[in-house]
Parts: sequence; C-alpha cells; structure tokens
Amino acid sequence: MQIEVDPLSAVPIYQQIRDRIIEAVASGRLAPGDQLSSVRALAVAFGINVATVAKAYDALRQEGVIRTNQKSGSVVARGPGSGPASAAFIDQWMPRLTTLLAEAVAQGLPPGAIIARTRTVLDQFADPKDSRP
Amino acid sequence: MQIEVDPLSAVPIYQQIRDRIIEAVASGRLAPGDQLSSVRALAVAFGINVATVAKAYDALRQEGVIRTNQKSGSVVARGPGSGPASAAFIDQWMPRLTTLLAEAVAQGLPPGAIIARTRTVLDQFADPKDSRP
Amino acid sequence: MQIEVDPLSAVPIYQQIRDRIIEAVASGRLAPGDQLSSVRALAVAFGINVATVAKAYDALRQEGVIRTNQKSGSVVARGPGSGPASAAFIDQWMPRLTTLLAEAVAQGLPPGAIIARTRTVLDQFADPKDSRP
Amino acid sequence: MQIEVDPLSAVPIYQQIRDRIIEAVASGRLAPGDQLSSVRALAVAFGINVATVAKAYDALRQEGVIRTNQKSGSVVARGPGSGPASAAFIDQWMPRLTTLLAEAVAQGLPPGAIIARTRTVLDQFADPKDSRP
DNA sequence: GTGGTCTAGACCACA
DNA sequence: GTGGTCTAGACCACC
Repeated sequence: MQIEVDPLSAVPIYQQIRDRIIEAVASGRLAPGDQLSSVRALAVAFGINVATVAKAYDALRQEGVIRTNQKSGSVVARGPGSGPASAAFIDQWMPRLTTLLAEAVAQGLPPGAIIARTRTVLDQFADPKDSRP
Repeated sequence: MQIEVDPLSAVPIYQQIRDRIIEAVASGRLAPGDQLSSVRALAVAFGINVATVAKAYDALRQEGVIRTNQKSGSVVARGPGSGPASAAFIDQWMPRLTTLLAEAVAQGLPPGAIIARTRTVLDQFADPKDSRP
Repeated sequence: MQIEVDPLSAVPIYQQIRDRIIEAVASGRLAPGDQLSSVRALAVAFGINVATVAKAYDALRQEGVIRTNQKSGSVVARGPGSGPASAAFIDQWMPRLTTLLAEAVAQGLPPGAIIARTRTVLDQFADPKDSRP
Repeated sequence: MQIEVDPLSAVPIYQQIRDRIIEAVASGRLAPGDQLSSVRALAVAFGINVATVAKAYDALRQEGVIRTNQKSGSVVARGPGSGPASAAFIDQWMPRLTTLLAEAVAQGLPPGAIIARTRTVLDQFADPKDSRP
C-alpha cells in the first residue's frame, strides 16, 4: 500500500488517507480480506500522529469499507461488486456529483469530454482481479 | 437568481453560495454577461453576513467564473462553451473526480449506473439557451 | 442539559455523553431544533478534554441525531417520531437487544417482569411535548 | 453446544462467547446442571487462545451463571426460573436497557414496535424444557 | 464565539 | 503485537 499524504494540503490528512484507501479499494489494489497497515505503522511511515490515522480508519469503518478487530487489525470488508450501494449513500453522493460536474461545465469542459474522462477513471477501477498479482 | 442556503448544513455557507452559483452557470440559468446580485443584496436576502457572501464571490472570482468591477458590480464571466477549460483547472479537478467515483465504486455502485447518473446530471446542464426566459 | 459522567466507569467517557444525550432526546428533554452545549462548555463543565466531547458529538452526528455547523454549534436533528428508523439501524440494534434480554432471563427475571420494565422505560420516553415547559 | 464466533467482529471474542452462552442459557438450550465444554476443548474448536475462553468463563462465573470446580469442570448454575434476579443485577441492567431503548426511540422506532420486538425475542427464550432433546 | 484538526505522549484492553 | 481512549495544548476555518 504505497500512498502519499500532503501535510500542506487544505484537505485534512486523515481524509487524504481515507481517500487513498477508498481509491485503492475501488481499483482492486486492495481487495476484500486484505490486511491494512496498522495505525502505528502508517503513522510512523507518514510522520504523523497515530490518532490521525485512527481517525481515517474510523471513517472507513463507518462507511463499511473496512472491519477492525483488536487482534488482527483492520481488513478490507467490501469492494467493487460486494453488494449494492445503499440508498443513503446515493442520497449524499448525488449532490456532490452534481456540484463537481457543474464546476467542469462552468469552466467550459464539454459534456462529451466529461463523460470520456469519467469512463477513463472508471476503466482504471474495472477488472479488479486483473490488476492483482 | 433564486438560490437557497441551509444554515444548518455542515457545508460552509459561503461554499453553498459558490456551489449554487456554479450550478446556475452550468445549467445556463446564469449566462456570461449576466449581472449578479450585489453582495449586500444577497446578504440581506439570506439574512447572513456580508463578509460571507463576499467570500463566496471571492472564490468565484479566483476561479474565473465571475468578474467584478467597482461600478457595475459582478457579472458572469464564463459559462458552458465559453472557451476551453484551463489545464490548471483540469489538474485539480481530475483527482477530485477520481475520489468521488472511487467512493461510489467502493460502495458497490456499478460503473454503468455511475455513467448513467453522470449523463442525467449533464443533461440538466445542456441546452443553456433553451432554459432561459 | 444536566448530565453526569463517571470517569472511572468502564464505559468510555465519550460514549457516556453520547448515551445521556440520546436518552435526553428520546425522553423529549431535548427536542429537534434545541441547541446543545458547545464542546468547550461541556468539556470544562465535566473537567474533561475538548476532543473527548467532540468525539461524542461526532458519533451523534453520524447517527443523525444532531447537526453541527460552525457558526451556531450543534442542534438536535431528530427525535421520537421524526421519520422511521432505518433498516440498517434495526439490523445492528436487534442482536444487542437479544443479548441484553438474554442476560435478564438467564438471571431469573421473568418475561412478564421484563416486559413491564420495558414499558416503564418507554413510558418515560412518551409524550415528549408534555415534559417540556 | 454449537456456538459461533466471528473473529472479524469488533466485539471481543471472549465477550462473544459469553454472550452466546448466556443466550443458550436463556433459551434453555443449556439448563442448570448442564456440563459446559472444557476451556481447552472450546479453544481448540474455535482455533483461539485458551486464555480467551478462560476469560469468558471467568465473566460468566462472576455473573453467577456458571460454577466451576477443579474436578468436574464448569456447569450451568442459573437459568430461567432458578430463583429471583438479584437487586445488584437489576441495578446495573436497567440503565443499559434504558440506553438501548432510548437509541431505538431516538431513531424513530415507535414504542409499540419496540414492545413487539421485545416480545418476539422473549418468546424465543420461553418454554425452555420444550426446546430440549 | 463556534467546531475541526493535529501533535506528543500516556494508559488500557484484547489476544 | 493490535486498536481504543484520553489529556493538554496548539492552530485554523467559519461567521
């Protein structure tokens, strides 16, 4: 799991960690059952505080992406195709999609180009098994 | 320009204003050249602080969406089709798109459904001229 | 909001706070729209750390019980009767109910007595408007 | 005694064991006088540490649910109808019931539905003799 | 004023 | 070894 965080970013560190792990799960680089680094290991790797990593894992746990137990640490709990998305998730996701797409449209990106880029991103996420050794 | 802000939302009010205006521009309800309400008028309309509205306009100005001058106030500067999006915009927009799509994929939304929803949102933005009075 | 925490309890302080607020909401002592103490105010009142209170509020926010914004702090967002309970909530609630009831049965509390006590507790929660000034 | 533990659960394994045994006692699948598996046997069956099972038995012993002696191992000491519940038990049980019910009420579960679900659970526990081979 | 984030370091529970 | 909790105190964003 080679992820990077930018301590100077306006995005909180704990959320950067959360985002990178979500992306790894979506792309299949992390598959259900895979072990995550321990909070302490990640903290020293990034030179940040344990509590910050713990907060990131906390968020992932509440989203149902990972499961944690005290003995074995955290493992990935869901991935592409492991059950349908909940209505509650979609309800909070759609407005964010709308705003993000509006930004691109307002900046002059043609709808066709937006769709094309969306497809490109999704293609990186597809076929999770193929990207694993 | 009938926009709404939710004072109870976790999203900062200034950003809600920014988002709603961007969406209005994307959908064509606001077109390049259109006049925006004055900072003062908006603040009164929403019962919020003038500085909050000013901060929203500031953000829009930095993004190149509006242009302000002392005499005539703020006008919309960009819109769908008003020149190509800048590379700088795309550079900071793509990672955000990636993260947002990754969330949906990780939660089990199939790529086909994501594309479909993207199209639906973009369709609301299309035909800007038709949606104008 | 007169609540107490026991720093010596095995129950984490942040969860005690969460529990007491949930109980206040269920009983109607806190109704939707009511303002909660600020995290700092609660922290000094209890002689505990701000982060601990913040964690309690965080949990309540994720459960949809409160809403927080930066200007006005936290307010109660739901209460008895404000929308049906989600299936996800019930799924994680039922096993906890089963275990708790099993304890009582195993200790010799007759089912009739358990039902009676359940009713008594629920009666304290009913008629939220009546218990308000 | 066919009980299951989920090593990935956030609930500590020793407590899962304790909970399942309590539920077995409440439902009559284990009756006063019944012999429990030895600590060693259970540990092997679950592939877990002996100390973990011992901790579960410890908890049950402190609650008065089982009794252990050197020669004959552990036997069930209490069950439905085996004498009245102690006041001490009720004192620590009621607040937990209150919190659990408050959660459901605050989430919008109507009192009637809560009572109904409580009855359903208790019915599974009733008629202990009938459920024995 | 409000909440959010982060650090450094401590102690405890689980297995 | 793992994660969870908590403290004391700092800085930042919002309004």
